[in-house]
Amino acid sequence: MEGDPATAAPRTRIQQRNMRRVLDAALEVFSAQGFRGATLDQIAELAGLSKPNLLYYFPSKEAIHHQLLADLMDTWLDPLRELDPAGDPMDEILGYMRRKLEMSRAMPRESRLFANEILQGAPRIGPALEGELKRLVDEKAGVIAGWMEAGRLAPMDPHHLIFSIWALTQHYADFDVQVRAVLGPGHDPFAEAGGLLDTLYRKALTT
Amino acid sequence: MEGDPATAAPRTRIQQRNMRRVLDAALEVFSAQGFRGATLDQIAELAGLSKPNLLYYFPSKEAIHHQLLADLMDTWLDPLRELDPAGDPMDEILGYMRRKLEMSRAMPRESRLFANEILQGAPRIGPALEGELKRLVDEKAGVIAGWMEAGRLAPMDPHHLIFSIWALTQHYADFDVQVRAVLGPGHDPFAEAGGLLDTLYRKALTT
DNA sequence: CTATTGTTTGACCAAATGGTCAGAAGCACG
DNA sequence: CGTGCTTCTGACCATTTGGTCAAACAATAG
Repeated sequence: MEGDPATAAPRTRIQQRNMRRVLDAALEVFSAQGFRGATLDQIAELAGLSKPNLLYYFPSKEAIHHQLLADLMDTWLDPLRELDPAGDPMDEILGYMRRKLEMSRAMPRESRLFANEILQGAPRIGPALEGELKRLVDEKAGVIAGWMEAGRLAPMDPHHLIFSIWALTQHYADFDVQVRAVLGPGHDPFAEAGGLLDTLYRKALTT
Repeated sequence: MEGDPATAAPRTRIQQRNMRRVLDAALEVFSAQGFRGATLDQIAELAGLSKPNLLYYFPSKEAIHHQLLADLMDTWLDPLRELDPAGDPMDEILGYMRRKLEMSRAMPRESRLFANEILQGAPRIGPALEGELKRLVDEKAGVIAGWMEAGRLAPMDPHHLIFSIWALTQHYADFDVQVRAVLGPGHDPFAEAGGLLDTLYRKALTT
């Protein structure tokens, strides 16, 4: 039976365990060093495998990175998908913002992986941005625009409203070191940010 | 006469011109590829010099990068320095936000260079963050806090207010590709952002 | 037990890359 | 001109790094 893990979905328990380890190690390294900064040796060591063994599970460095980004795109957009056209506008926007902030808090490595990719011009997920991402954002921006036209939210450009939520929430994951350096010890940046963003958007969106 | 450009300030016209070229090329490459992603060959070619010639002007890749960051830190904080304790609170905050956004628009490469550095844990400018940067932010946060206590601005955490301005303005430089991909053609992201941020902060800061 | 399939490794390779160096070419000035 | 300094280059080097491969080592089904 042919069971090349490099080209097929995991079959055995060992495959599943090791591919997981590799992906987790790779996330750690890629998010901290960027694609070119990361080395297979680093990833292999962190995963507890030899380099050739690692390459038994994934055909190339590129493939690992690609897999990570593909997996990420799914969950990354979940908070926005949950925005409910039938809900209360203010609750929906604030809820989205909170979910996004919580995601930054819980998944900073993923946020940085994404940030690295975009910073470098999105060479690997450019198409997904103009496709999947744009479609979803356009759709939800439409919903928000509807709320604004109905006078249920203060009017503003819905696309940029969404961008502002991305910027604010991801900042606390991507620029974590800077935030902590400036605040000094004894702070909980995410908690404090939550409070500020809440009042910020509440006031801004009130008609 | 000893004139090693690698260890001294530029003396001749040629040195000045070539060091400039190198730094400009390096900014281009470092900001687009990150430190490890950039190669001396790329920088040299873009600068119109041979690699050994480039290394005649700078002792190492690290040195070029360091020089860029050092130069940047200066100008990067200018907009905040200009925040005037004697001015009108709302005008000052909005003015700061606009200067910062304009800087993102005019200097996206610098913004990305900085973002890359922070993303990777600020291995090279960490100290400056806890020193120079923290001092300036603490000072200006104090000014803002004073305005709020005097009832001239709606109360909120001044540090996080500043963070929010960083996040929002830099986002348009650092995530430029994503913003443009989602908006599609026929947009001027920075102009549109300017409008939104203006109303956002105006409402949020009004008592 | 054994044959087959799945897993792991040591040794190895080619390309890329940061950096060196001896000397050639350019340039200014007495 | 020729002397001394600056600028530049081709050739070279050591290391790092992504990736290969044949063969050894499990594991497991029959």
